[in-house]
Amino acid sequence: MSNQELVVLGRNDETDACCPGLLTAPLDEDQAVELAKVFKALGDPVRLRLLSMIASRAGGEVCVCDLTPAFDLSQPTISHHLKLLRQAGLIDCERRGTWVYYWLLPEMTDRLASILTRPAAEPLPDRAATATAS
Amino acid sequence: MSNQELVVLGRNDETDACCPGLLTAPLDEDQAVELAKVFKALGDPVRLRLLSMIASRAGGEVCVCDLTPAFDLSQPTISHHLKLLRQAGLIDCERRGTWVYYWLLPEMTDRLASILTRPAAEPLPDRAATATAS
DNA sequence: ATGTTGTATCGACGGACATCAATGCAACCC
DNA sequence: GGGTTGCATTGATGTCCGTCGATACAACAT
Repeated sequence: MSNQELVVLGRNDETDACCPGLLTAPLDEDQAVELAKVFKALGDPVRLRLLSMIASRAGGEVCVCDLTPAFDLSQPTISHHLKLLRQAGLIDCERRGTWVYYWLLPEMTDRLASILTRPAAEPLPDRAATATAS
Repeated sequence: MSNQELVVLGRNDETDACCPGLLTAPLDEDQAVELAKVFKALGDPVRLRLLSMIASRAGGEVCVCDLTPAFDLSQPTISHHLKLLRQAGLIDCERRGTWVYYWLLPEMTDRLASILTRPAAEPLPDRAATATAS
């Protein structure tokens, strides 16, 4: 059911370490290709809402039967979007009896957040702070 | 030069406040549409590398003439990608004499990072305690 | 076994997107 | 002025992607 997910998650603590992240050093092409796949998965309103519904669920899991009726889209379309989110490593799922449940993989969102976070204590001598007097 | 950028940046501290963010409450459709535009802009390896090169630049600015030769792509293509990043509110630019300089708008990346950050100290009673269904 | 319900996959179609060559425009230099 | 360089825009083209109906598959009910 799931065998070709992206390998952008931790594990390879050598190629990109844990937190150099996009804003501090020029991304090499391989890293850019992998990262772009994840961001592309987030680049659709339906998938963003799906992810949000899954992530904000109290129990941590959502049944597909609760997701599908929230959209004006066909059931195959929702299934397609869930598949893309899963291939991006953002969620995972499990069949339990008749129903299939999805949950968030917080490792990926954590990784994206840290990638987008600039180093806190940068000297930052440039233009941005030129007008502040206090 | 720049007049139709997205309005996802702060400013409207009422519609979505400052930090509810994607993982805690179901995104409504309008928010999802706006957010998806930004993530879509990040969903391309070339644009990710461009953004990374711009953001990690010491002086805070990069001349287009330094960006274009770093890719095996035509000059119009690079210009096109820079335009998309700018329309997403991730960067801005200014012409200075013969050359055009681009710089990062950290408000947007900061916003994305906070949106992807889950609340640190959530009680997280999760699945074990929710067995009282019917 | 047969039927029913929940979910995934397939094939097709229309629109969106990445890319290019050609061209336009702005700023410099002679 | 005319020529040159840096960058943006235009128009065209091939590919990708979101969507659907039809269908297949899995689990349960009878």
